[in-house]
Amino acid sequence: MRMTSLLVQTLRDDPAEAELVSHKLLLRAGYVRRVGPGVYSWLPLGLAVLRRVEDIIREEMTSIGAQEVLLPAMIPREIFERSGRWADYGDALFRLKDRRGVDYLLGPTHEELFTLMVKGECSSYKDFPLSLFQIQTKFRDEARPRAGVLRGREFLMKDSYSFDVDDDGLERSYRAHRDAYERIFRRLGLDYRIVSAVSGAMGGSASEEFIAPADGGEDTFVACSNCDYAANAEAVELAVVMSSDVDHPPSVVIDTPDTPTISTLVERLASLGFDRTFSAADTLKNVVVKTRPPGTDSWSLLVVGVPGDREVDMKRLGAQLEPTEVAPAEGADLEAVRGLVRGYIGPQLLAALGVRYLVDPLVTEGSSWVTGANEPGRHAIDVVRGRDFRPDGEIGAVEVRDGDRCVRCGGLLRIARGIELGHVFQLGRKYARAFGLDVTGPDGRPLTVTMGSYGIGVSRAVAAIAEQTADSSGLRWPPSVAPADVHLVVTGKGDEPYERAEALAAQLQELGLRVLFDDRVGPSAGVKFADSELLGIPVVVIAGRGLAQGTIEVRERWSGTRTDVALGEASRRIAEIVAGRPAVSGAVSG
RNA sequence: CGGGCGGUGGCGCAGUUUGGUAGCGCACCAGACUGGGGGUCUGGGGGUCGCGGGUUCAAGUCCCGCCCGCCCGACCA
Repeated sequence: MRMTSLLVQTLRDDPAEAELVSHKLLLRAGYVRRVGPGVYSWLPLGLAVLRRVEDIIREEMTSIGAQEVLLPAMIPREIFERSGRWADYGDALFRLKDRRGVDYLLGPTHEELFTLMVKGECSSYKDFPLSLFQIQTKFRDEARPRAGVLRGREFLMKDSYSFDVDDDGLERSYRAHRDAYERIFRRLGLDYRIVSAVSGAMGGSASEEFIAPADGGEDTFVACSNCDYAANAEAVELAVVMSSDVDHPPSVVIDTPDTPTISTLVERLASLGFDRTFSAADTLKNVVVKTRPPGTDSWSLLVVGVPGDREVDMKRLGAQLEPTEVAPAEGADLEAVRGLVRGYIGPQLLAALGVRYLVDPLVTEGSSWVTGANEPGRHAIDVVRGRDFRPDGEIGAVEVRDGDRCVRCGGLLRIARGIELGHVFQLGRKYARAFGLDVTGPDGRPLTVTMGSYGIGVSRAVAAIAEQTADSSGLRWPPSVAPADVHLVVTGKGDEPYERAEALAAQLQELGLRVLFDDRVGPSAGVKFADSELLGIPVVVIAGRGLAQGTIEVRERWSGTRTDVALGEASRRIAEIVAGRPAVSGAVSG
């Protein structure tokens, strides 16, 4: 590649649209360009990186025996009707009509088509296990695309699906994918965490996310500072402190006028002259939500009890109730149930009112609370779980906080932001049932296949790598994904440096290295150096000033090391550095 | 969907308050100088000022309507 003919234009200023470093740099370095909201073009250098990421993924997928296929992005409505996703997916699904008015969609993922493909091709248990994958453009009409290629409405994804005839097989396929993902992200040079994505209630290892820690990321996860427990914020489980077996005084109802919120209540309690003090953490807040099971139209109320100093995390709640829908209840929903007094709801009456009541595990059996008395302006103190009320069950609903305790070891949990790189998930038989994916078992009877679903955001991975590795002067690609091995820069006047560099470029290519040759005559040395740092190719070779002494300079972008190398052995030495075996003899560092 | 900000050459922005020949920097083209950290000078090309309507002798600027984008939130395998 020669800079004089390469389609690349670096920008000195940050484009106004970009906020994140990866977004700014990918634009400034001329790797990608925005075409519309959440829609990007890849220019030659960007595409080179994208393809290298793809190749690594492809290699590792193939190494676990997965076979590559390519399914259409455009899918007839009927197929998504059968899985229910035409209705369930909502506004995030791109829908279109053909000239006859028949509905189509652009695939957001491909469970349906893979299931159908296997159903069409396989009919015996002997055809399994089977893993298939594709690397293909996906479409999701995100409400708010952001951060460039990190979260587009059109993006490149590797999705794979495993098919097994029994649960052990699924476990093995899942494991193989998980291991392959670890190799992939390591080879991509990414720092990543494996994080539980679904609560323990659904089964331990059924779903895990690979997250690249990054402050600019949009996913929140929690990691223990002491052990290796880590979880997505909505799947986290918290350690609970069991309450001691003390005898609580009997519950008493007191007047607390004008205290519809926790803060007004705490203030009022302080003014009532008790011989003990109450904080928000001593109150039991009962939040009313409504739920709707899938495929039904009617909402029913659910009350969730959490300590008063905590907020309810609707995402976390929703993740655990899935596939049932959850939404905050509105005034009218409350009024529909006689006896529910807004601001003064207590659990004592809920069973009698026929309203389902769940508490966060932090509200332990035997713990004592200040809570609503179900009458306007009145609260009850010393209300004890197990004595004064019995919830219908527990659900982790509380918003996790930095410093909460780890379920596994009791260590401090830390909250961090990250980029979701991939997801491995034991899907089970949902789609196999929906599409009748049955095969003949060893006993001659039909057997329903069980599936796993595994995704990696390929274009997103490019942005994540940029985000994690860039420094203040530009991109800094790991050698495994860099668009070239060597960036050769010529500086100086006259033809000689150019001729020398030309010859060196040829030698390097001879050795199998991919060379980006900055053969531009106009720009000054400073411009070329700045560009080389912006573009981020790992090894920069400078043919210029040193030529008079018969040397060229080799700079390593990652470490910042600068070494002068004799022209005669330049190509050999450069090849060694690229291969990661820099020779020591005769090196002049500076 | 709610809140905030914005739309002026390819990119980054000023000009709108107070209506009067569309400007600056980067990039681009030509020439000269310079030649190891985004260098200097001279000369050039490139703009339906988001769209539609209105007021006015005259609208980037004032009025009305609409569209689009960015950021935060809601939402999101």
